[in-house]
Amino acid sequence: MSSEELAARGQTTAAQVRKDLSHFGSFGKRGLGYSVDQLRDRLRSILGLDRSWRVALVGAGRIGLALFEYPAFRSRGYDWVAIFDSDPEKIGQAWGDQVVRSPDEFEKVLQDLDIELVILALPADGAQEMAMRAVDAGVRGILNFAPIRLNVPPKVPVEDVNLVMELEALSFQITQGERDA
Amino acid sequence: MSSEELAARGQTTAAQVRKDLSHFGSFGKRGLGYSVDQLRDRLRSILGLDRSWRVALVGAGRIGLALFEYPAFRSRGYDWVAIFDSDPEKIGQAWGDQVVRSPDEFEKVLQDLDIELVILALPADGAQEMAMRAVDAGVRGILNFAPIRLNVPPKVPVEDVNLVMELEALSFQITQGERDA
DNA sequence: GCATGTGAATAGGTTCACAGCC
DNA sequence: GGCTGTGAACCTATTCACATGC
Repeated sequence: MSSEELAARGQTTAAQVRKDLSHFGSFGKRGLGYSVDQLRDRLRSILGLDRSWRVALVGAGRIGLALFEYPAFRSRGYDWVAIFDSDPEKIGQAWGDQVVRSPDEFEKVLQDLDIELVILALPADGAQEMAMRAVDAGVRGILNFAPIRLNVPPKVPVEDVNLVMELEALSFQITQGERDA
Repeated sequence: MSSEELAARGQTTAAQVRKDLSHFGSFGKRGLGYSVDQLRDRLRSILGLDRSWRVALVGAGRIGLALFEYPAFRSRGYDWVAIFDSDPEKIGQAWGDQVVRSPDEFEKVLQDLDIELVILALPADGAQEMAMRAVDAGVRGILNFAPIRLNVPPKVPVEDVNLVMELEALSFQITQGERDA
């Protein structure tokens, strides 16, 4: 497959595809293009997708539930190995093969189960504390749904999903569009 | 408040704050800084947040439910005015003050209720069709949770939330970090 | 005196275009 | 002949630095 075709599929340009790939090495064959199989394998390895990841869910609310049951996570190698919630009503509940745990056990469980990723799906006021505790317990990355900017050391990557901001970005674009028209 | 202080809060630089704001006008006072109240109001207006938006939810699964019950949406002026799902079991169910509707009524309801934003929280295979139908019915913007790139006319902004990609971005950063170390 | 707003300088990222290899 | 990989050209965004106005 040529960079041209890859670009069409990825909503970008052929030159962009070639530059981006060249950043990680030389994958294609001149005159021929890229082998899809080879390219997939190389990219999976670069992206760290050729292995599974041990994930803890922090916050067993509705967003937590939706994530927990989201089949795409499991199928991509993200394995739930623990769930935490501070609500005494929820602690002890069974979620699939998991049981909701108390935050009291947080550090111990993270370490014992060798958890690498933490997904924070809890209200803003508890998020910073749990982020810090997760970092101190040795977690490698955080996916944050709480609408605050977490303060963590730079060695620990954080990805933010801010649902309100996504809607606000739409509102902005629509409002701007009206201005031009 | 000075651009310096705003920058510290927003994880950016003072020059960046001033440049960004200058793009929309001149809000500050030399020697003094910015009036927080004035700035908030002006920004809310620029971002289109000084009004409410009529939103339809497409897909009454677990992600849809989590969004529907997410209090921050309502409190920011995003009003749910319709819910759609193709599952006959779900059609007719009451969700708060709403009733889950059949996609058969989609266009009619969007138009009758003057719906401006659509949130797609359904599997990838139905998303493109519903996006097109929404656009044809006059929707102004789409928030898309389905893991596909929607093909819609450029006048209709789309924001994508791809949960798997967020996790993959973490995996990548962790894997890269290991390489440096 | 102090902090904005903005040209000028710099850095970063995208596109061009072509030599080199299949 | 066809398509990659990559310097060079270009364009956009960030940072600098200072004249301007409070």
